[in-house]
This record gives sequence, structure tokens and C-alpha cells, in this order.
Amino acid sequence: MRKNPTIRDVAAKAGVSIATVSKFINGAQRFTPNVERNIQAAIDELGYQSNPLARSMITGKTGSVGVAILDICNPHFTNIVKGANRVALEQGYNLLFVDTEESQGREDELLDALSRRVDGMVVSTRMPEDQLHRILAYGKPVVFSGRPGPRGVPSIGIDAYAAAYMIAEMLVKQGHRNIAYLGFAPARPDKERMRGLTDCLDAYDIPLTRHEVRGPTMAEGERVCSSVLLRKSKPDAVICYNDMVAIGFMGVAKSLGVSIPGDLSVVGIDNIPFSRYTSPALTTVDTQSERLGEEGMRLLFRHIAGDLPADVEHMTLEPRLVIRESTQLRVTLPTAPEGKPRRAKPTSAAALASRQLTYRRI
Amino acid sequence: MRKNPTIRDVAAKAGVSIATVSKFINGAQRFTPNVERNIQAAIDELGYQSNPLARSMITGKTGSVGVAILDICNPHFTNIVKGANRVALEQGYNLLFVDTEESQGREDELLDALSRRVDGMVVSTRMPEDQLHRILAYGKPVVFSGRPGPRGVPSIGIDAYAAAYMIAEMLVKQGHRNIAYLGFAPARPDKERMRGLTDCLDAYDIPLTRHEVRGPTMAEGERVCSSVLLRKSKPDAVICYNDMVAIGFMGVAKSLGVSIPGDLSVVGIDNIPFSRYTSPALTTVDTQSERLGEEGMRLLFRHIAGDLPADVEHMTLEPRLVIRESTQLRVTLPTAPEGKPRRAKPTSAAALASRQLTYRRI
DNA sequence: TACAAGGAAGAAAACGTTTTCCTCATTTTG
DNA sequence: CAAAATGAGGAAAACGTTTTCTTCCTTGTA
Repeated sequence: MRKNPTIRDVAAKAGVSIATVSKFINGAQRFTPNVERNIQAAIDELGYQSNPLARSMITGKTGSVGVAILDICNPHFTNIVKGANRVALEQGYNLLFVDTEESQGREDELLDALSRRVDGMVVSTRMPEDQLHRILAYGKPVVFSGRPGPRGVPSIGIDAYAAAYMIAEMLVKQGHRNIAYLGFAPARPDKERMRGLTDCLDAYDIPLTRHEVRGPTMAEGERVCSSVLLRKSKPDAVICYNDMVAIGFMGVAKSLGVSIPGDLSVVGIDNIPFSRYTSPALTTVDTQSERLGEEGMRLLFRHIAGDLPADVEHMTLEPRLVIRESTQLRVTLPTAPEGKPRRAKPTSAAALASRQLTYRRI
Repeated sequence: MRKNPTIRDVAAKAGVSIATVSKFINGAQRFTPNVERNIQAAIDELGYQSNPLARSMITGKTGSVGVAILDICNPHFTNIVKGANRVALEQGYNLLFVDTEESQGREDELLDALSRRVDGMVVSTRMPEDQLHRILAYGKPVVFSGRPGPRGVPSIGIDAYAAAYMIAEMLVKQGHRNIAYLGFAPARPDKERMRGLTDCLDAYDIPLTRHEVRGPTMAEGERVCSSVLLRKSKPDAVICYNDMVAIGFMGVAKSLGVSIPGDLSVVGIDNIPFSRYTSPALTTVDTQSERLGEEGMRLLFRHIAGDLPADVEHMTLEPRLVIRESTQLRVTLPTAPEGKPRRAKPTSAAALASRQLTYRRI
């Protein structure tokens, strides 16, 4: 097992200098047909391929980009990676990835190590404010996905407020009057969602009870289910933190003899591929995971190239309601609040979405 | 935005030579307390971190390992990555990954690029024989996962033959007499499975009809469903290429009014997390995806370290039947084949599994 | 007091490229 | 025919480390 050939070997074999070989390989200069032929022959014969590390050292470019996600077992993130990978590939870049869930507390180490091996990265992971600044301090281009970054750092995400608002509004119009939210406070969009939910429900004077889930997983949906259903005032609709939680929740709800959507409506968030295949098929809101990855990468490449207009702070993708079988029109109960909504009809989701940041729709 | 500090900056600030700094950082030598203090102070003040590329150049080690998978949206592979990532992390390595499905026909380019950036890789992707040799030619340690590699290359996989055999045997014992297999010929384990299936079913004189699926996806399960069910001799059990196919298949079967498992038993392969939550819950065989990734990585690290005993060719993980609700004991039909199985009871799965290669159980 | 031994720290080569000058021969121009 | 312009190709520096080999200086021993 001998060493791999270097540019020096090629040069020797072709009878030229290494500078010439380098220029030829990179197409930086034309040479005499004779010389070019010799070099090509030497390369073929030796099976030479240039060492990307050595090249990186001098050019300062690695040819790789990174993506940091929370949990590779969650189809939402998996789709982000898929999208990101596609555009990285079409730009001729390699994709490195980091799964931060696996390494409790060492997220920053991981991201740090990652940032030194790539030309830029898409970060889609939750992280305390200070760690976040350490990452940025290193100076590699970063775009945040799923969360607005600090000022000046481009980011992309779906409009969590609008998504929540949509769900609440649909549920209300379907006649639900007692709604529960299975929230996950550590997650980034949780607060925005709560706002969307309460903004909408308050307008109708409909109560919202919040339950806490300890992770965005099917297991947590299962765990929390009975305590949600055992409350004396049973909810008639449950909004789950995401589809995974919803799937777990529905599993035990059914086994507890609760009919969905007959007795209880359930809605998820994300529209992961499997949500079409649960029974009943899950009503959810599509968070465009794959596009999130794609557009995040596009943003990153523009960032790397340096042609990001200064006014692009945050890009927002519109959520889209996907109504399937787990929600149902419900006859308004006699105990429903008297008369009409107290306030005027809430502003449209589109109008609502343009708060807080320089949004740019795509 | 200034350049990042180098070891030279640290040395200057600490008033020592770069060699000293390097040795200090790597703990290769002790120095006067005074010197050590100065160096540490300089490092902290400058926020210095060593450049992994430069280090790699000289040491020849990258500190990264790679994993190549077929499709990141398939939970089976996702779990492999999860497992691989865990042990890579605990060894202090970074994980690069490549999704080959996305890039039709350029798998070898991808793997080639990957192999130049890592210290070794586990390959879990289908690939023509010749490409496979190109990969190996580069000289980096490789272990194959899910397929036996060429002679001399370590690999790990589950026993596809035994898995298939198990399923068939269970189905037969439950009284099924007309079994269909939704196969995917391009996949590596397909042939082995067919052997397992036919070996078992032949012994009982039970027919097997094969249908071809164009990919291991839910969409394909959906697509193929009606044509499977519309055959004049309807199957009473369907074995699907994997859980994804099974989920898609069950979806349309139910919408076609077929009761599962009442009219038809369905079994998947892989035991992806979602298969517990379909309704009916899917009977499947666990292929230990996560361990596949873990043990694959372990194997790789031993390979890199060079302490792989020469006799470890292929490591086999045992499949495990997971019986849930989508299969059911079936009363033997009047049209069942007369009498007993023609041949003796087939040899046990364990015995069967030890053919063909130097297997080593774990 | 002289000398060997040991240990602290530095000089310099090396890793495999890219890139910036140079040189020198050839061709063009006046 | 001489001078200038062109262009092919090479020498060498640079990238940021690690590592080997030295050089000193200090300390212990006879």
C-alpha cells in the first residue's frame, strides 16, 4: 500500500514543473499541446487527484458547507438536510452535518469544530444566546434556519405565529370550544406559537390549556396523553407541538377508546411524510421543511459570495394548512360563549405576519 | 473582520517559539510553569484555535469519518446515521455524510470526494462492483454496512436470508397459503430475501408471487397496491420490501375496503419507529438499524487503528421478528395444499445463517 | 572543580498545494 | 536588423501546522 501520488510525481513524470501542472489542472493557463498531452497522460497513468486539504490551506476555501440540526431522527430535520444537500451538491459542495441532540451540552464544541472545516453553515438547532455569538465570532458565514438570528445575520424560517393562528382559527370555525396545546417550551418557535394561539383564541373568548411535553417525540406524545384526557374538562381539540407528538398522542388516545375525530380533534405541525398515513390521517400545517433547507443553503451561498443585499434579515416561508381526517366540524356546545366574538375579526394572517422584523417573502 | 490568529501570533505574544506552542497544545512536552502560563494566557487572549486543515496536512489524519447512505429520508438509514454519529462523537471524530440517492449516477464522484476528506468511511449504499473497487483503490479504510464487501474488506449487516425465512415461516404457521412479496430487485438484500422466502415456502409447497416496486418508498407501496389486490387469486398475506412500502400499501388497501388483518395480513421489514403507530400496528422484522450504524463505526475505528483480526470478514446482526397487529392467525382454507409439508422441517434460522461467509455473531 | 547527563526551548524541514513574480525564447513591429 | 512585445513555463514563497534534530543551560556526580 504505497502513498498516493502528488502533484510532484505528475510533474516529474510529465517533465514539467509543478507550477505548470497546477495551472493546467485548474485551467488557469493554456500550454503547448505537447505539454498538455504529457501532463494529462501522467495524471491518468498515476491516477492523480489533488489533495483537497492542501488546496484548502492555500485558497482558504474548503469546498464544504455544514448544516447543524437538532435530531436526525425527526423527519422535519431530515427534510431540511435533504433540501440543503440538494443545493450544496448542485453548487459542487460537500455537506457536513452535525446532530446536536446526541451531545448534551457540547453543542458549541461541535459547531465550533464544524465551523473550522467548512466555508459556511446553516444552523437549525436551538442554542443559548452566548454560544450563538461564539459561533458567529469565528467569522464564517452563517445562516440560521428556523429562528431569526441576531441582528445582521440572515435567517430563514416559517411564520410560526401565522401557523398557530391558522390552526386556532380553523378549529374555532369548526366549532371547537375547549382547546389544548401540547407545547415544548425550550423550542424556538414555541413562544411565537403561543402568541398566535392566544391572540386568536382570546378574540373569541375561548380558553386554551397548555400541557408541557419534554421533547418533540412520539414517546412524549404517548406519555402526556392520558393526563390531557383525564382533566375534568376534556378538551375537544388538541394541538400538538409537532406531528411526532401528535402521532404518539393519537396512538394512546385511540387505545383509550377516544374516537378521533369523533370525540376529539387532533392537529399536528410540520406535515412530515408519515402524517398522511396515520389513521385518521393527520390534519397539520406544512412547514415546508425541504424548502427551508434549500432556501437556507441558497441564502448561505449568496452570503459566502458576498452578494447579500443588506436589507435581507429574515426570510419567511408561509405555512400552509393541510386539513385531513383528524379534525372535524363540531356542533357548537350549549356551553359555548354567548353571541359573537368580542373583538373585530382578527387581522388576516398575512397582515399579522409582517411584524417584528424586516420580513421578505419568498 | 480580521484574520484568525495563528500559532505564530500566539508564539509572538507569549514570547516563545511556535514549536513550543505546538508542543504545549498537544501536551507533547512539559515546560517551565512560567512559559506554560504565558502561552495559555496568549491563547485565551487571542481566542486561538488550531487550524485542523494545517494539522491534517502534516499528520495525515483528518479527524473526520464519513458515512454514505442511500436516502436520508428513510428512517432506516437515519437510524444508521444516528448510531454511527454516536460512536464517531465518542471517539472525538466528526461525521461527514453523503446521500447518494439525490445524485443519480454520480455516486462514485461523491464517495471519492468524501474519501479524500476523511480517515475512513462506512458505506451503506448500493453501488456497481467496479465503482466499489475504485473507492477501495484510494486506500482509505472502508467498512460496508448492509452488504458483504469484496474479499478482505470488513462488513456488517443483518442476515437477510434469516429475516425472510422467519417471516415466511411465521406466515405459514399462521395459516397463510397465498403469499405475495413486494420486492425491489436493485436493492442489495433482495436476492437473499427471495432465497429465504422461497426456501421456506417451497418446503411447504406454498406459492409465492412476486411484485416489483420501483423504490423503497411509501409512494411505491401505494402505487402497487391495487394491482396486487386485483389479481384473480388474491393473496392472503403481503410481505413488503420495507416498512415504508408497507405503510403506503396499507393506506390504499384500507381505502379499497380491504380489512387488515381480517382479509389480508401485511408485514414490513426494518421496524422503523413509525411502524408501531400505524393502524393496525405493523408486524415487521427489526433490522437493528441503529446498531448497524454503531457497530459499523466501531468496526471502522478498529480498522483505522489497524487492529482488526484478519478473520473478521462479515459481522452479522440477528434480525428479530416483531409481531404486531397487521398479521393474524388464519383458518386454513379448504383450497389449502393437501397434507403435510413435503420435506422435513427446514433447518433452523440459526443454522441457516452460517453459510457463505465467515460469519461472526455479535 | 570538571564533566557527564538531562531537560527546556528553538531552528528548520516537511506536508501538497496555489500563486506571484521572473526568465527567456519567440514573434511582431518599426 | 534591432528593439519591443508576447507568451510559455519555471522558481520560490506562502498557507499553518507537526516533528525531528540541535543547542544551550542547569543540575548532579566524581
